[in-house]
Amino acid sequence: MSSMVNQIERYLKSLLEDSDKGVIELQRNELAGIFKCVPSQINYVLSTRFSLQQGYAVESRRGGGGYVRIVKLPLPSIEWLYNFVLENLENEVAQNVAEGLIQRLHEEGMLTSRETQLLYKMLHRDTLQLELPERDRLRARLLRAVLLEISKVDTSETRRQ
Amino acid sequence: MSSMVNQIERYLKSLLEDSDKGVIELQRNELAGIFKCVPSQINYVLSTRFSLQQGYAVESRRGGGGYVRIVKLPLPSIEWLYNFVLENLENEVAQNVAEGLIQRLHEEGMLTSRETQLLYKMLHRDTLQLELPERDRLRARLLRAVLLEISKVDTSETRRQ
DNA sequence: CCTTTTGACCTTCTCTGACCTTTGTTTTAA
DNA sequence: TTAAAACAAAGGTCAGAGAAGGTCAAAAGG
Repeated sequence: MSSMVNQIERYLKSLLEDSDKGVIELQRNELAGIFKCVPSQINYVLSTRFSLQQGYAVESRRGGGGYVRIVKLPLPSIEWLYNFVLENLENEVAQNVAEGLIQRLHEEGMLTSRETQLLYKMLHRDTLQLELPERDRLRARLLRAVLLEISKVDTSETRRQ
Repeated sequence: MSSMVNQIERYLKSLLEDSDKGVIELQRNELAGIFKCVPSQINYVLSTRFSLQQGYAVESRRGGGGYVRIVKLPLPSIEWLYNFVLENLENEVAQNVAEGLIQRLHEEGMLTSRETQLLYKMLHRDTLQLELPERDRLRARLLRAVLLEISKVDTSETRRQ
């Protein structure tokens, strides 16, 4: 008998297959009800089977009308993201490193000029204004958020500019 | 299943769309009757979905012949917004306030969809990860950087999307 | 041992009801 | 007659209940 985590994984992946946008939305409690398990089991499935490295982004919202959304990232961008970023990008990113990366992304057509300027300003030490170990850690977190987001969206529009 | 607050929000925004002046007037009790909820639920909708940052002004009058009026405000100048963030918000900007502003800027064509998503993620508490007075101050600084930057660049490209 | 499963406790967002304030209308007492 | 009082008809506030989802450590499997 396949374990529950595998059953739920298969179920969610089949839902993702059927959805043409590669995005599904579900209720954590409802899903737990279907599989007769405790709700936090769903979180276990999500974190072990739908992680970033495995090519998924998970977003959620609490409260009444809450949901869990699973986004299957396009394959090229996840490869790129993984090889290029998650491995190389450390816990701390100095300003010049961030600027280099952003410039590179711009040259690759992953960022518009305006996005590039915006990020330069936002990641500048004068904006962050934290003391030094913490500042570079924050910059790393911000950069990760950026990379994850731009890997989700089709970049063909961006390149056209 | 969309929550009631979302249903009422959609309803009111569609009324605002249909009105050519961007102003609607309603009876709180009547509206509560339509949606079969308690009247104070309407206040919840108004305060979470029609705030000043989101570009709405709400006026009301009590007593017989009372009413609630919702006015969709024109976008103030970026300079004004900048000062709004700088002064009115005491240098601290909560996440929901930031999201309201960004949504507003997007609706007005000042930000692309991708920039909007990017900023949501960057300004999210899970990304900033600081303790609370400092987190909201950082968010204010980031937001000011954004406002300064988008006020510099011609937005005609943006609007075309 | 490593993976899975569970349950207790937490955070966020929404919804409700009791109680309050303001405004307009009607009744009452001097 | 008329000013005060009472009533009625709005809308406002706020604390607490309810409805999601999240975290973490301990127990259970394999």
